[in-house]
Amino acid sequence: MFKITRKAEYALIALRHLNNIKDGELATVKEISTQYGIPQELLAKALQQLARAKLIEATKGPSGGYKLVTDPNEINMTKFFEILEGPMGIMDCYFDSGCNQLSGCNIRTPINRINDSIRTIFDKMTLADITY
Amino acid sequence: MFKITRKAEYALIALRHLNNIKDGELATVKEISTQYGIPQELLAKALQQLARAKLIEATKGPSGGYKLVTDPNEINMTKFFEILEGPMGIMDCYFDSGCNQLSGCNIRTPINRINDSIRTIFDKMTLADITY
DNA sequence: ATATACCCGACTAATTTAGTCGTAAATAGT
DNA sequence: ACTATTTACGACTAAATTAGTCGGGTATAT
Repeated sequence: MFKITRKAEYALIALRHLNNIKDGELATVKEISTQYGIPQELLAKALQQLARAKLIEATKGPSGGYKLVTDPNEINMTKFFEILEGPMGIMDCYFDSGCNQLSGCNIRTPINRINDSIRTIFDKMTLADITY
Repeated sequence: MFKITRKAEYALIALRHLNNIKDGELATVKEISTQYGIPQELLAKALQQLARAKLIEATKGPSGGYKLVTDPNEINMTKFFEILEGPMGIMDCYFDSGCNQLSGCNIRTPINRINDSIRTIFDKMTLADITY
């Protein structure tokens, strides 16, 4: 319950790695996947998503790789998770309008409070926190 | 991402319902499932789990049903979710010892901090809060 | 007795997540 | 130009989880 996906987990590991390498250096998917024992293709997909979202930047070709281009303090976990996994909410009704419950749901308001609490936590938590 | 299961959702709706009916009254699975449009068998299973955990109490036979027997202030969401879904943690390594990552995971400590934050939220949030 | 209601495990179906594959495009080195 | 390397990306399969169903049981009020 409340597990994050492996993709997100792998991405976090990679981000932390990118944050720790020397300035100007790049890290390749291959390196990272080998070092941490992560399936290469899966990690590749995660990093491509992060690149599309401009959190990291890719350089193609030999001696290419990824580097972090966003201040770790600016990358909060809500953003991070939503890049990889889409909207974050403990129930769909937090986002969707179409709810198929019959005579009205009696927990919508409290559910939203829970959601907000969780989002607040993740909003306040940045990659910098994850990196120490 | 971070969805709760339908079972948990249904159980919450039911608990709230039980908390709102008159003292001494019982509510049956059938009533609740009909009223809120919930699959009866699935709700039944959820309530059975809650009954086993002594949050609610069952009376069998005609005119039987369930009632709440625990102070809503005493039922926190961590307990509630763990009754229904087992251990709550965003990653297995929060509980499991056997981690198959190769050269050591670089995010274990921060992951645990995230976990603790989430647990803290749910620890502090009781059924009474959900019920208003 | 019978009908009602909880109890419970086993089962299937649907959905989501994890992981793979094939192909393309960019680029550094030769 | 050619080759090896690396990212980009969509389609695909496999595994795992969640949702929901079913069949048989036990208790009990009437």
